[in-house]
Amino acid sequence: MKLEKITKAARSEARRGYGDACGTAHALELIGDRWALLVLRELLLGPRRFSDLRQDLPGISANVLTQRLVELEDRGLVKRRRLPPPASAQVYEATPWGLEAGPMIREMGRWAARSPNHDPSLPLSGVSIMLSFTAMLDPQRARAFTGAIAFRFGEMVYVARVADGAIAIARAAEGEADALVTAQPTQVAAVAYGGAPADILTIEGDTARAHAFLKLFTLPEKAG
Amino acid sequence: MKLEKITKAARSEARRGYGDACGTAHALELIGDRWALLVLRELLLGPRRFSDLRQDLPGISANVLTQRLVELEDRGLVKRRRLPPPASAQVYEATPWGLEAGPMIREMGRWAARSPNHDPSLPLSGVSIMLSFTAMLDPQRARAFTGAIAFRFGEMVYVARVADGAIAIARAAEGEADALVTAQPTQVAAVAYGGAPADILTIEGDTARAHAFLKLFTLPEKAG
DNA sequence: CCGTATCCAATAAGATACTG
DNA sequence: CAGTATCTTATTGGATACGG
Repeated sequence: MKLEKITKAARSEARRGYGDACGTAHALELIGDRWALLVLRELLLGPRRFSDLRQDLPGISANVLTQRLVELEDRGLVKRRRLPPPASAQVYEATPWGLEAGPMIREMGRWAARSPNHDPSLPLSGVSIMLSFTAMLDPQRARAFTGAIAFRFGEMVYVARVADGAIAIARAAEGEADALVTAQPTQVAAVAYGGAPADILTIEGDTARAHAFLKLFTLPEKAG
Repeated sequence: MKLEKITKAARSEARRGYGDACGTAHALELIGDRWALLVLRELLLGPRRFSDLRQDLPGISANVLTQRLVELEDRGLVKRRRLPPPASAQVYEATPWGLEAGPMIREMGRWAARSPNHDPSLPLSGVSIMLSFTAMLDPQRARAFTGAIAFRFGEMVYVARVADGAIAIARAAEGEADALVTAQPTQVAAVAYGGAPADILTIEGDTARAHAFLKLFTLPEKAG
């Protein structure tokens, strides 16, 4: 009975790994499980609660999310933290090394956006659209823009700051930006990438600057 | 009966995809299946035959390799080509878009190399070690080096050319380089990354230059 | 509300043997 | 050599029920 378990575990280990010293293969062992990388993506802009994650990863089931969080914690990519009272809630946050997956995740998104089969009409999380800004910024146009635009998605507010042709995204309190956009992430994507008119968004503050910001991005050409 | 099939297919579709417009999620749909990205990696330096791939992906089974190649072809990342007679062999090659996955693959490798659990003593393919050179080049030291070093792994020969602080890898015929290193990929890794003495390698030609080349690389610091 | 644990049906992966 | 076919095992996701 015990032997059986050991055998099974050993075989399972063998199956999970690739037996390949290549760093890319090891990356797949770290974040190659289904959903794992998307969970990490959701943590790139700051800690989230279990139910936030569940909501922003459409279709993940509670048990799989639990399992992925445990595995990511074991691998040193995520840390579980209990907020001090009275919040008394538990959050998951990326470790410093977990945060360093950002460039890789961005590179993956940029590459896949060229896919002929990419469907941009699917739902999108707030983190996703904010990260996509860093991947799709047109450096030419960005150099002619300076400002900070806030986006509110439900309770979460993010600020995108553009200066000197570069963009930085952070979670933030309201009011630190030139304008505040309140909308669904998909609507923001429709405007920034799909050519939809910006007036489908609710914008407070410097509306003109927000409109200009939303023109700084371009999707790469389709491949094939 | 028909309805049942449709339902099954639909559910299968739903399971395969993430229902997420994020480019990263789409990347996982393209290359997130087990082995898929490693198959593509093996094609980054030129076309390979089925049995080459099987040999360099230790542990992949024939049916899974077949399936991955079909899927990668369906997705536009790989093309199957029949060599003209008298070779009369079939090869798989990456499409232009497939080749563009190179930076992403390199970024993944560089990130994962910081893992405390990365085991560099595992076997390594020729393509992997050559690609690792592009990921781990120390730009400082590279600026002080110019030259082309060839590596022979079995029948396959690759050349790494360093000039102006940059490195380029290509498959090549012998004799186009300053030196030729003949070894197992793992031995080359032991020298370049593990501090092993270079005299465990068979080197013909400009030995001093080959030794200098093998000192141009550094693994990133471990995380955690 | 925030998770965790368990059970079940469906798939995907792996091992092996086999064919053109 | 280049794959198929078949069988077994592992993983996945969904439902449900349960504890803090």
